[in-house]
Amino acid sequence: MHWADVVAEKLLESGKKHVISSGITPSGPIHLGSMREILTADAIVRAVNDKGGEAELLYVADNADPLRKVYPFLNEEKYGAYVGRPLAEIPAPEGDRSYDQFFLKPFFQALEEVGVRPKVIDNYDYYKNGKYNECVKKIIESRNEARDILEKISGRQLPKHWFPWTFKDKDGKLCNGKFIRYEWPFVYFENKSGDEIQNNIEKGEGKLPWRLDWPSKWKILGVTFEAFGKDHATKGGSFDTGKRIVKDILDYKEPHHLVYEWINLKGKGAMHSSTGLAISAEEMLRMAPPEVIRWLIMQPQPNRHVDFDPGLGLLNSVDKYDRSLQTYYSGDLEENSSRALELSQIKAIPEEENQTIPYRHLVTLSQSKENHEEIEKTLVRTGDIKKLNTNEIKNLKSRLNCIEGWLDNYAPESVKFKIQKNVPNLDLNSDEKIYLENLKEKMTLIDWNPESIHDSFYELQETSEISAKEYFRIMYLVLLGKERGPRLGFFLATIDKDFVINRLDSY
RNA sequence: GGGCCUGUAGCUCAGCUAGGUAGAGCGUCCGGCUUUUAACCGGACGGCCAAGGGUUCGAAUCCCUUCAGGCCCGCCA
Repeated sequence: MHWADVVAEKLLESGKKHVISSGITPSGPIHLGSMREILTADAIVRAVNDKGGEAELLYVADNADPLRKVYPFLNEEKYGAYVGRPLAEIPAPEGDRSYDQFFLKPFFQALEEVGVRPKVIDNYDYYKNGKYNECVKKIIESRNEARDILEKISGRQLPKHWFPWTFKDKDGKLCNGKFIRYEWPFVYFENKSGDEIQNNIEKGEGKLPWRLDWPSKWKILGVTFEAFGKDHATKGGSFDTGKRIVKDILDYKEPHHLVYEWINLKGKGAMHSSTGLAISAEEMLRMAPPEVIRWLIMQPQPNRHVDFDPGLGLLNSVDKYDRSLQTYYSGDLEENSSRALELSQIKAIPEEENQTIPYRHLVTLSQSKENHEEIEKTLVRTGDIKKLNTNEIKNLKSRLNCIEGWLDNYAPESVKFKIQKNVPNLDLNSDEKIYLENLKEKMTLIDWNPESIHDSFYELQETSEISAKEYFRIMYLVLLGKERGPRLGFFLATIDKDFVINRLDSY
């Protein structure tokens, strides 16, 4: 059984309605690794609903969290002063929005494209509007017990003047001050310079520290399931303390959970937006079809790490996805893979199989043709496809967009080429000029389709004692200005015959 | 120091939740095909399932121990 269904069945044993939560601190570009969390959650929402349950997906934007430091992608001068301020109160690197929205907006846009529409929880607003009141009160009332749980389970010592609230200093920065006294909704603390500061808890001046904030969210939002990264899952970590806090102090049942592994960039290690070693969700969508992105997450077990290779590996992933889809329609795909494919669809899986155009062909065509229509026409002419229906056209276009993005940013040089509009300047010897002459004659005579073109090269080889390889090489040089290129029969058939003959004739 | 995950064919991995004769893709080799951005078709080779022990009629699968690798936590989230 697919992992999402295993979880869904377990959830349904304890009730029909479920709140599946996911979230992130929007401190930088939100990357593919973070996307694993919400896609994992989304898969479980779908699985619960498929089995007759009612699951809702939440996405908590932890924008009350402070900016921890000036990240490498930020301007030191501008952001130095904002370190410590809540993300929701800081200006964005560009434009009028706030910092958190600057990173969240494109991420939500990306989520929509991969078919995920969570209910978004603005954590900053939650604090401002007093949604945490009840939980904060309870925790403050039982602060000795809370302290005990945190110290015992996490094994770390809390300061003598600990109070379960991250204070907000008069300069707007979150800080750990010395607790003085408390009288709901006010708490008083002494800051570093020795001033006494008042925070109004009801108005979100300050926030709960993470280890208390998380379990409070479970209760406030009614969370029954959450998938989280292994950083939270360690013994004595925030989940361990959270489940005790929520049970003993907040009187709520700990949510079911699942721990997922990181996504690594092939050969480079785990993604971190803070170091810049990451591919953001938006970037990802500009180079890979959304269903393939989902599939990269749905196919493996959540506890396996994923090595993502944005180079040639991406082409392989798309090919693999396409191939499994074809196997799916022929009914030969095993259960888990079939389910993974269903969960990878943006909408429902189409009942009728669409024509798949080999992705590598499209990589070639997108570099040799001007626009989508020409590409489609060419594919029909070469017999690779029949006329496309509306759905297929849409599909073709979105895939071509991905390919263009990929070629611009991630494709290795070996797959890139450009048809030379002007005749490349080549230093040819007399033998080579003869090859060209022979080639031209041959090309003039044949039908312009992949097989005849291909065949003609081997006929030339037989009659002229020159290797076919040499003919290939010279053809690529003349057309592309480089020694290698796409499979020649197919490639030539996609471009204009007269153009090719003229080119050969100009040497 | 503590914890989690992983270890199955040369490589990448599935199979483990629910025990019932070891699987796929790629690579290699052979055959076919007028051989190419890492083409296609057919076939073969290939594994003490990391090691040891236990439970069982029966273990890759469950339990214990060990070894190896990766990562997380012990600041913050």
